[in-house]
Amino acid sequence: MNAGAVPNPTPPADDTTHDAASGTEADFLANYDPHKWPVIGVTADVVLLTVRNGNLCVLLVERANHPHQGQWALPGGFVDIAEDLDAAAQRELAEETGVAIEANWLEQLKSYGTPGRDPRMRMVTVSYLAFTNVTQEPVAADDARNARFFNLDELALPNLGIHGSTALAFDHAEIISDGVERARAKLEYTTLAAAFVDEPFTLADLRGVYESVWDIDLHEANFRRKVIGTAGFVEATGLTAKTDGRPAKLYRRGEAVRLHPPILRPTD
Amino acid sequence: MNAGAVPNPTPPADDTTHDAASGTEADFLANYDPHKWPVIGVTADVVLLTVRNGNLCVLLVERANHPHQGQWALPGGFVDIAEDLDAAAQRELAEETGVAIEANWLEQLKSYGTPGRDPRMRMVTVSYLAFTNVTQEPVAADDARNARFFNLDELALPNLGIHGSTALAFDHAEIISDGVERARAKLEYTTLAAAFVDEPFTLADLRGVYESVWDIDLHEANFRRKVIGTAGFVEATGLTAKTDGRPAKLYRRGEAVRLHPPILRPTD
DNA sequence: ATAATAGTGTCTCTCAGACAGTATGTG
DNA sequence: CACATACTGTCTGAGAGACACTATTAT
Repeated sequence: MNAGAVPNPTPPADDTTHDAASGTEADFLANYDPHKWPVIGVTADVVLLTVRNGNLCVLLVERANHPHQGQWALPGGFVDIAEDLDAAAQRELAEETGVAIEANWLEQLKSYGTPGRDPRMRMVTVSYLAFTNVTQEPVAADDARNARFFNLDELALPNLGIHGSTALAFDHAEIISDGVERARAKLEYTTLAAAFVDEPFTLADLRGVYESVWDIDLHEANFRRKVIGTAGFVEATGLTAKTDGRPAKLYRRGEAVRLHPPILRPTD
Repeated sequence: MNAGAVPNPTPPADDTTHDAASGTEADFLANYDPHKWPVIGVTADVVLLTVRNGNLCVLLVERANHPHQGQWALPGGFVDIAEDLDAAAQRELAEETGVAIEANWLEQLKSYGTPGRDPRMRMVTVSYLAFTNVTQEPVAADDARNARFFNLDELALPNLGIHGSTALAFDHAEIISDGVERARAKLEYTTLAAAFVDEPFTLADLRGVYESVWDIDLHEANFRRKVIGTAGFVEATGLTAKTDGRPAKLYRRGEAVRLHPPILRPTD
């Protein structure tokens, strides 16, 4: 295995080489050797969620290279030496899928670093979560031989009770599950749902986001009363949308970020 | 600087050395060289919160070594090569402060990796949050020359509007602030507050946790009604505590983890 | 008795859930 | 017209906030 080919000794337990306790800090830093520490790879992965045709979807890439060649995985890759974590996530997403997203639309999800989660070497990934209403089709490049959105029910996500046929590379099923749980929770107390729809949108569109992400039906009249009654959630545009029945008023996103009080998920 | 003393070249943009695209995965892994990637240090830091005498406190260590020698910092240190992130946090906490805590009492907070946040080298820290009712005094050892609990108002935490006199090493003020915000939010929808008090406890004790962490006064009678009415939050013991007035009933922690509905922080 | 803290009862207001009913489009 | 969807009005029950009142100890 790789650990045999490239020795990776455990370092001393504390940080006392190079006179870390005595002498000046400048001297200490001038002689500091980063290579005495274990070599741990740091990557950034992105869970990009969207709603398409009433289904919650996640953007995946088919791996062009070993390991897990040919399996579907989250877009992501190594963090550059002088690059911020958020920037790495944004860059890797763009490189592998062509999907451009503002760095501040990304929120950090969680880091995963269980030994053995990557067969190449000890690897820690900082995962990010993004929400979008992308309508563009992704374009695979780089380490990805293919890129597309998957409905969640196509995937094997045992933590969510979803048993689709597509298995995921590495521990990405766990990461996606955690991302979906985070998204479900955030709908309750933030205006996140509005990030999933194109402007302008109807209240039925917005309700569809909640129903897709939570996988339940909401009461239409109460949802309307709640959204309209929450200052800054949506703003009327004066436009109307053509539907099969009475035309619906169209809205744009408001300024509010948090919902007071929250829209709580119905309990069973 | 250290980057000059130890060259740390940017690796190729994609992972195609050693025939990552062709050949078998076993061949690829046998020849994989972890050292071709940027050397990024990975550490685990712990924000351990507790309530003492009605004050929210955090456990800090005084750094024995460079860099930031003599400044106060979060307990933490390098993750070992074959050690899980949670275990590293638990181990570093015990080594530097003598405070032993179950690994599953730790929850991951966030990772911080802005270039330059540590003067030694590019460093990513995975921070953890712990809540406890520790009464034992910490014992400094290892990289720490001192260890004690600080009331939050002793610290300089500009993100929280707290302007105490003790400045923190690295970006630890930001990490602590994020941890406190997380704790404040978790009191709303989990039974976390009960983790801060010794068993058995009175409802006044429990209310004191909320008031300390949120830094507000709660309405006593309504708090009582809410807690008693939430199945599984607390369980009666039948014991009573001596106070300056009528003796209070004593409770222990219940089985519930989440609060339905939440105890919302009063809005201003 | 008074002081002090624990605990109960109850009124009001807000709001979620439920559902009936009205409005406005299409075929 | 029927039909479909958008939207409004209103009843009800749960629960938060406020506050008065009772209970049990110490001194």
